[in-house]
Amino acid sequence: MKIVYMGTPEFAVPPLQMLCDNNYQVKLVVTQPDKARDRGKKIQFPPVKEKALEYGIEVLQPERIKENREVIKKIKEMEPDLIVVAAYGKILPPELLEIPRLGCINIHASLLPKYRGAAPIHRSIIGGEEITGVTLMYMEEGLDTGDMITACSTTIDHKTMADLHDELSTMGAELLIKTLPDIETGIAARTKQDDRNASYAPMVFKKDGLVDFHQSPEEVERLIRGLNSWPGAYTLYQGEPMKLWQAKVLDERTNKPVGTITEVSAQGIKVAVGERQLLIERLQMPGKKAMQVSEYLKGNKIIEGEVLGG
RNA sequence: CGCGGGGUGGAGCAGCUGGUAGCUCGUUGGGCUCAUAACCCAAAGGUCAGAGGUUCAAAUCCUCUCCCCGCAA
Repeated sequence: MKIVYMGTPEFAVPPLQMLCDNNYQVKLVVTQPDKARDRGKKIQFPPVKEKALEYGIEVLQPERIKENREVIKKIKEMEPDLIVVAAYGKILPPELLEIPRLGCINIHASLLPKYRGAAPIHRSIIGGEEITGVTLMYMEEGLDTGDMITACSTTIDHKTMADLHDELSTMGAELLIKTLPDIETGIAARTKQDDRNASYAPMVFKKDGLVDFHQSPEEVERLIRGLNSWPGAYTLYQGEPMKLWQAKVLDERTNKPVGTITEVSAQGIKVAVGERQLLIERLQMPGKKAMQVSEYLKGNKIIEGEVLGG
């Protein structure tokens, strides 16, 4: 089976690797252009490109894919049986979707129809979901609205965004390999999404990490967990950004103004959140590495009574 | 050449107006105690990221390299 694979970030690496390792013929990998971002100015290859090069697969990195005659023509000429998409990062034009005889399938990191869109993992944690998962689906023009083939779920518990990302990424890869035979023979299921239960998971930006201590401790803790490891939840301590990497909800009430540091110890920093308190256990100050509060305190001071935020 | 912070005993930091290094925690040994993550005493542990240079003398000044991190994208 000839496959064209489209994906960009780390999440899309395991599925690609699994395809290759299971002897599927991945003829072409389409990914986002190299980004010159990062600190200095170093150009970085998207993770999927790295992996593709490792396997010696041809890589295409079009700036735009819509109305890109050249790319579409190229893919068409390859006559792929299937296009597999995982976090590619751009909407695919209809004419591309029509190319493969078996269609285009997408690996999405949520239990559709919930959390359609760019940041399903972040949003499902922040949203307080108890379970999430990956869904394998046929693609259509709408954003993550296509018919579902199969899905696999897992509990969120106290997992961080990073934990879930890795878990779902692997899960997606396995689900893909397991389901491909059925897709090939045409007996794969095709279930319509119930739009009434749909929700949207918009992209996450750095500024989304600013903590609002007026919320409940649970909500703040979820934000911290949902944005770990990117982009990280943060607040301000004495005017400096303080990233919060781990926290625990305490049931202790307080009438101190929201954001007030009520207690500092090796256990962590207690902060008034809502009408209760949150224990910040792991933090990071500018220029420093993330560390447990107990470690941070060995060489730095956190003053009780100071108010976080600003 | 985007802006900036930083690399000092196991960990987090101070020292950086030049004269071979200090604090907190940890570790090890001992003491105290019914007991302890508490307290007291003692000890071990550092080529001060690396390479050059300036100097009588550099962790401290200059140059280059490597690595970590925040911001901005």
